[in-house]
Amino acid sequence: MQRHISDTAYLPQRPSRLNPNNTNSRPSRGLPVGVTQRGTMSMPTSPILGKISSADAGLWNSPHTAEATSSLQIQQESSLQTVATQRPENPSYLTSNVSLDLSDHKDLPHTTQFLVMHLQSTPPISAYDAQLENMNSPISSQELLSAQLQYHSPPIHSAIDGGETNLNCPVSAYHISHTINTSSFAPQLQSGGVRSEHRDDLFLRGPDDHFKTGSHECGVDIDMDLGPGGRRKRAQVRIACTHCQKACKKCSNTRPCERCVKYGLNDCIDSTRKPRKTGTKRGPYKRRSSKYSAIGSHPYSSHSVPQPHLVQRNENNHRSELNHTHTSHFHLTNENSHGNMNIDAQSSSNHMNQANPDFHQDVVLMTNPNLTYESHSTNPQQITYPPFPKAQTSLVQAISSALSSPQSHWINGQRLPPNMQTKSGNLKTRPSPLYPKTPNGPFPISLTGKGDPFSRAVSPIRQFAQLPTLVSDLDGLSEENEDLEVALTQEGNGAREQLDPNHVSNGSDILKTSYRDGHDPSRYNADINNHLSEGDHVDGIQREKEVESHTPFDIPSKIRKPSLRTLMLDSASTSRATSPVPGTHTKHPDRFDSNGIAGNGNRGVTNNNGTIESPTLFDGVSMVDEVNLHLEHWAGWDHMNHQKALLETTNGQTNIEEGRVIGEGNNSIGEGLFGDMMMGLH
DNA sequence: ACTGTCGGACGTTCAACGAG
DNA sequence: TCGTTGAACGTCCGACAGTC
Ligand SMILES: [Zn+2]
Ligand SMILES: [Zn+2]
Repeated sequence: MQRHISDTAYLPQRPSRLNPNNTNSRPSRGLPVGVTQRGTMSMPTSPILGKISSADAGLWNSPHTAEATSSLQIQQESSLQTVATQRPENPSYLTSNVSLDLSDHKDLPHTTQFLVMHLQSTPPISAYDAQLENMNSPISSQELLSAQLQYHSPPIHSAIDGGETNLNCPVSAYHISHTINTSSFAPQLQSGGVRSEHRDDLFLRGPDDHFKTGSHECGVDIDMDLGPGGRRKRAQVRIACTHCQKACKKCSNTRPCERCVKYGLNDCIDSTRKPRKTGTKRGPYKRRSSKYSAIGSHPYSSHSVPQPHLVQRNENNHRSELNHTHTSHFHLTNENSHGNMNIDAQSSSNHMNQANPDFHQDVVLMTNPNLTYESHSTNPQQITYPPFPKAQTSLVQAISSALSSPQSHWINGQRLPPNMQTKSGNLKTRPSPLYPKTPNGPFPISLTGKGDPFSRAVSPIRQFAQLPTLVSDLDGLSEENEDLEVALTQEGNGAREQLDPNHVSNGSDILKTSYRDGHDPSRYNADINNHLSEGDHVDGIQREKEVESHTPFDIPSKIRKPSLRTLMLDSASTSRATSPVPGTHTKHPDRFDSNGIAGNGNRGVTNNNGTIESPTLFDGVSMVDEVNLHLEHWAGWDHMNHQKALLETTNGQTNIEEGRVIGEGNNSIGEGLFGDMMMGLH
C-alpha cells in the first residue's frame, strides 16, 4: 500500500502490461497534460454529492456532513447549485453558481423559485455583458431574470410557480451559499472579472466543455461534478471496506457495502488506515499563491482569486477571456435592507473579508423539497430560518455554527425551520434511504466528526452496529470487534458519547441506545442473521439464500454464488475456514519489484534484506485476525511502538529502516515495519 | 457472463511550510 | 496564526485473463 515517494503524479508512468508503450506522463483520464488538479470533489459522506441525476427524490434528504460541507467551498467550483430558500422578509431567494438575489425585486411574486442554470462554456455573452454594463443602472427584476435566462440558454429550466410555498420538484441537496454584505465592494464584483476569471482558472475548461443537462421528472437533471474536459470526476468513498479495498473495487458508504451485499460478504468492515508519518522535511515550497493573485498568473491554483483591488486593473482583459471559457459567475447586486448578495462559496470569505469591513456571511440552506407542507401557503413568513451567525471568519465556521446552533433542528437529515418544529402535524418528512433515521434534535454533526455518523472518524458501521451483529456467528469475534471498535474510536470521535455507557458491552444494546427515537437498525441485522442462519454455509459464508430486504440497503434477493475457483483459492489461502474474502489473500505480490519498491511506486516497502516488509491486511494468514487479536489488548499506538521496540530488542532485528520508537506518553506514531504490518495495504 | 487480478490514474488528507 | 502546498496515502477504473 505504501506509495513510494515518486508518486504517480510526479513521475512519468511506467509502461505497463496494459499500456506497454506508455512513455508519456499524461493521465489517461482526467486532466490534460501538465495540469495538476487540486481541490477535488468526492462523495465524502453522501453518495449524492457529486450527482444530481437520480430520480429518487428520497436521495435528496441527505445532508452533507460537516466535512462535506467544508469541501463545498471547492465543490461549488465545479458544481451547479440551485438554491431555493425563503427568508422572512425576502419574497424569494434564488441563487446558484450564477447567483441572483431577487430579494430586492419585489415586483416578482412571493414564491419559492429556483432556476436550473445551464452553464455553457461558450455562452452568448452579449446579454451578460450588457447586463454587466448596466449594473449600476436601475433594472427590473424581470429584466435581470430575463437576462440570466437568456444568458444561460440553452437550455434552462425554470420552475417558478405562482406563489405557492411549494417546491414541486425533487431537486435538492443542501446547497449552501454565502450571503455577504455587498455594500462596500459591489463595484468590484460588478466588474464581473472576479468571478469569471476565477472560474476559468479552476475549471480549465476548453471550448467544448460544458455542463450536461439531462432530464428529470420535472425537467431538472444536472450533471454536477464535471471535471476538466467535461469528464465527471470520480467519486470516492471516504473509506472502503476491506473487501472492496482488496479487490480494488468500488465500495459504498453503506455497511454492508453494496459490493459485499452483492457477493454476500457479511463482514463488511471499514479498512484500517495507516497513520500518516510525520517529521518528514519537505524543503522549501515554490511559491505562495498570493504572489500570483494577478489574473492568469497561476491558472491551476484553486485559490487564485484576484484580489479586489486587482479587479479594476484587469477589468479590460475580462471580456476577451470570456470568449473562450466561461463559467459564468456574475452577481446582481441589490441594496435592499439586508444588503445581501449571494456569492459562491469559493469566493473565499477571506478575500472578501479582508477588503470589506462590512463583510458578513450568511448561510442559506436550501428548503428541502421533501419537507412538504400540507398547506401551500403563500406566506413566506411561514417558513423562517433562524439568522445565521455573522462575522464568521470562514465558511466552515459559519456553517458549523449554523448547523450546531441550538435553533437548528434536524430530523432524519432534514433541517426544520424553528417555526415548523411546533407544527409537526403539518410536516411530512420522507426518510432517506441513505441516512438512518435520527432523533429529532440539533444537527447531529460537527466539524470535528464528533457525533457525525458519516464522518470518517465515526464509521457508519458503528452507527449501524453492523460489526457486532453480523459477525456474531463467528465464534468470539464479537468481543474482539468490540475491542476493535473501542480502539478505533480512540481518536476522539464522539460516537460513543451518545451511547449509554451502561450498554457499551453489547452491540445490540449500543444500537438501541443510539437510536432513541425508536428506530432500531439492529433489526436489520437481526433480520439478516435470521435469514442467514437458515442458509447453507460455504466457507462460512451464507450463500444462495433468499434474503428479504427489510433494510434501506436494498439487499438483493439473490446472492451471487462465487465461483469454485474463488472458493478453492479462498480456502487454500487461509487457515480461517470462514474467510469471506474472494480470491487469494496474497495481496498483489507482483506489485512489488525486485527492489521492494512498489510496482508503480505506490505500494510496498522493503527492508535492508530486500525483503518486502509491507505485508498487508490480507497478506499471509488472516492479518485481520491478528489485528483483532492485537486489539484485544489494544493500548494505543504508543503501546504498539513499545511492542515494536521490544521486538527489535528481543530478536535483534535491524530491519526496521525508518521506524521510530517513541517513548510512552508521546502521541506520535511510529513508522516502519510494525506499522506496516498493522496497517499496510496492497 | 462473470469473476479476480492489477497497473496506475484519480481523489483526499494533513503536516510542513511560509506569508502576514 | 493561519492559509497554502504538496507528499502521503487512499480509492477504484478499466483492461485483461480465467472460469463456469
Ligand atoms: Zn465495500
Ligand atoms: Zn463491503
